[in-house]
Amino acid sequence: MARTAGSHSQTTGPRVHDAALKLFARHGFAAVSMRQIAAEVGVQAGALYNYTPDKQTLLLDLMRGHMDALLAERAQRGKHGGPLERLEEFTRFHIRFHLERPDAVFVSYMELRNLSPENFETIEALRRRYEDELEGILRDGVAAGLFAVADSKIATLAVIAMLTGVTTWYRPAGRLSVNEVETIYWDMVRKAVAA
Amino acid sequence: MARTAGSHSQTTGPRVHDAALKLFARHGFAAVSMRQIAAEVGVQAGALYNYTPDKQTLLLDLMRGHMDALLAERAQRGKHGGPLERLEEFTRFHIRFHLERPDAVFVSYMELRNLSPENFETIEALRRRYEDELEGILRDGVAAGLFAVADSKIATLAVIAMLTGVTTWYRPAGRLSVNEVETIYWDMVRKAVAA
DNA sequence: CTTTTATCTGAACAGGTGTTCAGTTAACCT
DNA sequence: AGGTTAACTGAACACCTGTTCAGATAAAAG
Repeated sequence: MARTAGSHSQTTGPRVHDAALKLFARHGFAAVSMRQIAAEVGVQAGALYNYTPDKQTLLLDLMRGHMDALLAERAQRGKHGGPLERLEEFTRFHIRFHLERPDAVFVSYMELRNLSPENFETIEALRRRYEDELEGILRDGVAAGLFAVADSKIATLAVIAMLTGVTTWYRPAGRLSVNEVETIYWDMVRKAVAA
Repeated sequence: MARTAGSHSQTTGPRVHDAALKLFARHGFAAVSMRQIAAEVGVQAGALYNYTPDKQTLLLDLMRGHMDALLAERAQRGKHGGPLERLEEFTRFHIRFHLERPDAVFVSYMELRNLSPENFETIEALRRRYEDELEGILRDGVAAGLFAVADSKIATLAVIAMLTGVTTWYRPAGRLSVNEVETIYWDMVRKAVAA
């Protein structure tokens, strides 16, 4: 056998990414073999190398895709309004965005150590750009006398850690809607940085 | 060759745990081989099986050791005082304890998925006991009219996520002492749950 | 309908995996 | 000093690892 019926790069490519994301999130990058990914796609292991030069790059592509999507969606929002409005917008956006892609979040936060130093820097730079957006909001709020934080960088990291934490416990079938979760967290964020 | 000069169970046992903890934290459970652990200890792979029945149990023991230490140290503290004092005590304890053992924290939070379902339940039960301590404090504070949180369980998870986040950025050689970090976070926690 | 091209198979490569165990040696006990 | 035991080696087991590639086949192009 060789080329299979209905095979097509435009469908197999995304399927490889989807399968890898799902399996990396469940079992971890190192614990997943190329043969497992291939089986999930319904293909032999060798075929994967039409879509990625190696396993490392597959991981990098998944992470970069996640960070690019994060920054792209963020760029279309929350540019107007005062610090308080922008902080609420950031809070709700962060929660919603992360709850919509739990697998990508899991992989992006857990598999950083499996990136080569060079690839790690690439991803870290994107993450810093995102953090800088929140820090800018906090700084503006402090300057306007609305917020009081001892250290804007630490406050940024603290808020992001708190918000990202929702992904560890939230289940769609649970008792709270995403909107309710957003509201509860926004209440805590607002108070935590309030003057 | 066989038994090596100076070999002793009481020294090798802890060394196996230390080496495994260090390597699991750096590279991840699945990415570390028994031979790498053995090499770190200065021993052949087979010798490790005098100290653990298998790799899985080695991971479980590391995690359980971490959680036991957490609960044991916690049990000797913060039983007296009002909700505000107990919350401050919890906040400072959590940060200090976690910053003192970054490897154990890393492993305990990242490798949960590598535990068998049964072992996972064991660790989760210990984690819930710890979370319940914080939730108790928050509930007491709400009852006393000192705190205002929409949902005590979510507030608990949010606070713990925020506090544990310090381990991702704190470096001993950095510009802040542990005590300064504690104070900055305590300020945010206090305000976040304040009435 | 024929030719070209994209896609995938199946086997192979060199090396690594967790785990077991007979045999060897150092440390301890009397 | 001699016997016993705890600690470790080194080899072996069956199997899995990422990656490569010649060959086969379906889809696309002419």
